[in-house]
Amino acid sequence: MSAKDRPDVQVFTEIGIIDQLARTQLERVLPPGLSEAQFTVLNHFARRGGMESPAQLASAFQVTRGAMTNTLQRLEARGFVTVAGDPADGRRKLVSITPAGLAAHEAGLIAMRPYLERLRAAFADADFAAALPFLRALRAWLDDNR
Amino acid sequence: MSAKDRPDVQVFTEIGIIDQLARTQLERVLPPGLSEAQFTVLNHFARRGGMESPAQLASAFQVTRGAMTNTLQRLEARGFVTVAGDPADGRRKLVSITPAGLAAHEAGLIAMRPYLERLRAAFADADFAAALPFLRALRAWLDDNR
DNA sequence: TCGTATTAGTTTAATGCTGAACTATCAACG
DNA sequence: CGTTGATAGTTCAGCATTAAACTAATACGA
Repeated sequence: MSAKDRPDVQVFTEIGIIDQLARTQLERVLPPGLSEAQFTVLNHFARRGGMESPAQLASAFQVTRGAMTNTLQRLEARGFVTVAGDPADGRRKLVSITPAGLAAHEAGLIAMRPYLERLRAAFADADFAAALPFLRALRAWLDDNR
Repeated sequence: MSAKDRPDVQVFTEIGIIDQLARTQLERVLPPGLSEAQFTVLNHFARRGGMESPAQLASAFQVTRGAMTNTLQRLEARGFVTVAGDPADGRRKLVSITPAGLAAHEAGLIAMRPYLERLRAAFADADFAAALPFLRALRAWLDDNR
């Protein structure tokens, strides 16, 4: 808040608020019932395709396996992903996206397009690109130091 | 995730993960039962002093009044803040920190000091300061466009 | 003065996340 | 083999957050 805060504290404050505002806004334009967490998983499969285990997904998104179990169960209940046991390893499961999941992803992309375009009118790609190296370094440090 | 993402999407991805990692780590070093949300409110009063209404606090931290009600009820239950009706306006309440709240805040500061020092050894103040203008602009835009 | 609109705060239902406990399966080694 | 330890996934309790419905009190205009 106050200008008296040290720069690092201010950075984390801004990041926390940005994250909250962005997630809320995204979920507001997304099709009802499709959360940001769920959309993110669909987005992952929509561009990558193939199959991945819940643990791989949890690691990719930096959430606990419990959180990923929750998200995948909701996606599976809606028929957006299929979850099957891995024949090669009885402990593992393999997740893949369904046609309905691809359609939901596409609907999400379309729904968020107008907002994204307003954002891109307000900031240049170069602005975002310029901020990325520091954010990546900070994320990597936090990831290593936990 | 993938390098194919546009810079803006990558920025929001990094911000989301940074926020999650930072909050989790902070709550890990904070005294048990003291959440990041609660500590933030204590921090606000510890440096500003005085009294503020729940709505003012909710606005300052960009959360809904419902969220602030929740946080304040927990803080009051622990005796860290007092909440009294505003004599001048029957709708309002006025929140202030207690000596126990100041002590809890101080304990939190001490608990997070080692981690913060490691962070400050890894990044210069100037690195954070350089990232701030863009983050502030992004936050302001999100705030205005919701 | 009265009726309406605004503002403050609470409550509830839903989702997300962590961390810890617990089950099941695989791997390695004596 | 069989024991021991690592890995995958689930479940549960606890806290955070939003959105929406609801109560109470103030402000304001006709």
